[in-house]
Amino acid sequence: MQYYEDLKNTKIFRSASEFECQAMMFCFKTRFKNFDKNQRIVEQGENMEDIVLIVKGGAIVQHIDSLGDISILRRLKKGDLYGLENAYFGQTTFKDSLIATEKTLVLFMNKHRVINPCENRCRRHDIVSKHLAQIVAESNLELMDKLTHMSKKTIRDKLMSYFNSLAHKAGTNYFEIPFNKTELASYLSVDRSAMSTELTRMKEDGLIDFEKRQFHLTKK
Amino acid sequence: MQYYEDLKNTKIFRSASEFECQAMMFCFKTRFKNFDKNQRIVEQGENMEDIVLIVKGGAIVQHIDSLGDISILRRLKKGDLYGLENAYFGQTTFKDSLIATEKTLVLFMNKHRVINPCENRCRRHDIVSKHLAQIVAESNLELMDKLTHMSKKTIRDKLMSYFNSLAHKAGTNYFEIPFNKTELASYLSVDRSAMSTELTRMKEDGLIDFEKRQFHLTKK
DNA sequence: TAAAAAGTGTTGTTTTTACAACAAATTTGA
DNA sequence: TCAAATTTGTTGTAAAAACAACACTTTTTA
Repeated sequence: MQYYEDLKNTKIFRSASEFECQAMMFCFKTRFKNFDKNQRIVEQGENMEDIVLIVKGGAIVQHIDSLGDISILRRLKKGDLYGLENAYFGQTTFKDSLIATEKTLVLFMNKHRVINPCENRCRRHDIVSKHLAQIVAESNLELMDKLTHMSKKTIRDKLMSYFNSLAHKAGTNYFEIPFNKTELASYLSVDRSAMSTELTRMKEDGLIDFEKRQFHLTKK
Repeated sequence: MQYYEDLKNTKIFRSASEFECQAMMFCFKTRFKNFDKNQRIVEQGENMEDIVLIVKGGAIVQHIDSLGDISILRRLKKGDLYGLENAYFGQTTFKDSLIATEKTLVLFMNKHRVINPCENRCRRHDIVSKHLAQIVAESNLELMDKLTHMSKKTIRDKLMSYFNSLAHKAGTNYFEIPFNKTELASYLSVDRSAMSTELTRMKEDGLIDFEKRQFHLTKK
């Protein structure tokens, strides 16, 4: 089966056999699609019968609010799912745009088929249901994490909160941020130039060191 | 069965029969406990074998960060659950404190029993599992909502984003905020006095009207 | 590979927010 | 019910962030 190696490493299909995967592909009415860098995978406001699984590559989640301000909400990487929460609440449109940040392979899956118990009784569907709850719970923790960063008063504190979180995940003080600086500023909702200035100051103060996307927490 | 009327209106036990509720009380190793206003239901850092269900009354979720800053993360009302996300990820301590805002009845439930399929095969447990995914998904939407407010640049925009959300939920331009003003400032991570000034200005500008916790969006 | 586009760092200015201090109003609880 | 505690609104000041403009670097792509 094509892409099985990739699929079995996603959270939703984790540890499913090739046969089971195959069955679910059918059950979820899936379709694969390739996207180039900077191509838009889905468009904010678009009708949504599917949820999105990033099989290979990556994307950013971007939102434009009523004032026309664009902000980057999060980053999707290999194995991540988008659209699940809304599926649970009968939302019929995508709230955000997804934009590929590199060559990306996407799997679209029918949201109803995924979240509802299967009439076909395909093996594994029950395990998927359990995975779904975990995926949503994990997304919850990530959102709370982001709220923690954003609730800090100063740009410096926001950055440190975010970097500490990344360092913690990486298990080391050396880590790579999943954004370029412009995107990082948008993600944290701060002015890019002010952030740039602050990063320089933090380097001078010996708190951090960085080069491109590589960062290093130098103090503990 | 005691409190059945309250329980069947919670998200987790929605539409369960009295008999089924009874069975789950046993299955989840539950215990009820009453709290007075301002009493602490759980303490940040405390060990957690249970998740918390607010059966009657209400509470605020409060967090103290490493710098000693206290912030209010959200409000729990009748029927709300706390601790589920962490339960899914084997977290063993409460990340926040819960403080009753009035006389409150709480149901503690063993987290392992709740999230894992039941050995007793008690009826309903499977339905609860489905509810759990929905509850977490809903909490997700709320967190995203809060992030939307907090990502606004000015205090005024943060407030308007929050008020619009409340008005939308209420289905009318008249609504009540679930916090006092001090708590609201904390919830939105802004300075209380600056927020107070801004609220006055917004009233002068004819955007809103308010009295105590009652608010009214006067422009559309 | 050269031109165009995108990303980054810096500076000065303006706007907004945080902070601190205090008086008035409201709520609490003994 | 009355004193104490908490909440709220106001003001002036200091600090921080947003904004705008620009030069320089890196990346993209035709």
